[in-house]
Amino acid sequence: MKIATWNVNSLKVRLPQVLDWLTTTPVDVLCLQETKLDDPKFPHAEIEAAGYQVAFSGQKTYNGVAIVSRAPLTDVQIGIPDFEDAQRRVIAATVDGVRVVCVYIPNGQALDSDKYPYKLGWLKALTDWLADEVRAHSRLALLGDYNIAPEDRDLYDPVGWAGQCICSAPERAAFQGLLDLGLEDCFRRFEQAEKSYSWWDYRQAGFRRNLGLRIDHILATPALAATCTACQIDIEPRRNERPSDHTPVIAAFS
DNA sequence: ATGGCCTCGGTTCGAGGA
Repeated sequence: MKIATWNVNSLKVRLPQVLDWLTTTPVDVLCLQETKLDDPKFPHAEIEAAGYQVAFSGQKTYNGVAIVSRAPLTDVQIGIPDFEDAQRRVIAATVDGVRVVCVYIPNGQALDSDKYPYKLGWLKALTDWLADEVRAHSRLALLGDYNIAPEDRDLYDPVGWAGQCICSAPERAAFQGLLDLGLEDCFRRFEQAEKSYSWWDYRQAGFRRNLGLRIDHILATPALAATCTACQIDIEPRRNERPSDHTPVIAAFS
C-alpha cells in the first residue's frame, strides 16, 4: 500500500497535474491540501473518472483538504471533533484498515501574529484528538502539510531561520508531542539525501537553488511504521510548468 | 531591500502563503 501527501496550492489550477501524477505514480491513497475550492466546485467527477474515490472538505480561496483513494473510503471524519474551526484543514477516513488523517496545519505567519497562537492552539487540539485516534486505530497515518520543519537539517538555512515561525521551539515541541503519541516520521526511518525538502519558495529561484524546507510529513503509528518499506519525496512535479510550491511525499507499506 | 512569486477575488491591487 502506497500513501502520499501533496499540498497542491489550488486544485483548480493543479488538477491536470494531479491526474497526470496519479497515472505515472501508482499510489493507493493521495491526501491533498490547499484545494481552495468550495465543495460544490470540487472536481470529484474527474477524479472518479480516473478510477478513484474521493472525500473532501473545502472552502473558497483558502485551505481545503481531500483524500483520494483506489479502495473505498469509510468512516469519513471532517474537522477535529469538538474543536470549532471555520477553516477546512482536516479530513480523515479508513482505507483497507488504515486510518488516514489528512491535515493542513496552520502556517502561523510570524511569532507576533495572531495566527501564531491559533497555530499552537490548533496543534494542541489535533494532538489531544489523535491521542484517542491512535488508541482506537493501531494502524494510523498522519499526513499533510505540517508547516513545521522538525529539525535544523529540514531547513536550507537553519541559522537564518533560527527561532522563526515554521521552526520555533513551541512548534517543534508540538511536533515532538505528536511523536510522543508513538507516531514515527516515516521519512527519517531511511537513509535520505542531505538537503531533502518538500517546499521551495516561488521567489528567489528557490527550487533551482534548492532553498527549501521539509514541512510535509508522513507520520505513522508503530504497527504501521514497522511495515514501512520506503519513504521518499518526489521532486519531479516541482519541475512542472505552473508547479505547486510543494511536492509530493510518498510512503510504501508492506 | 519590509523586495523578488503565485493564487484568489474581483477588478488591475491587497491578502496570504512559508
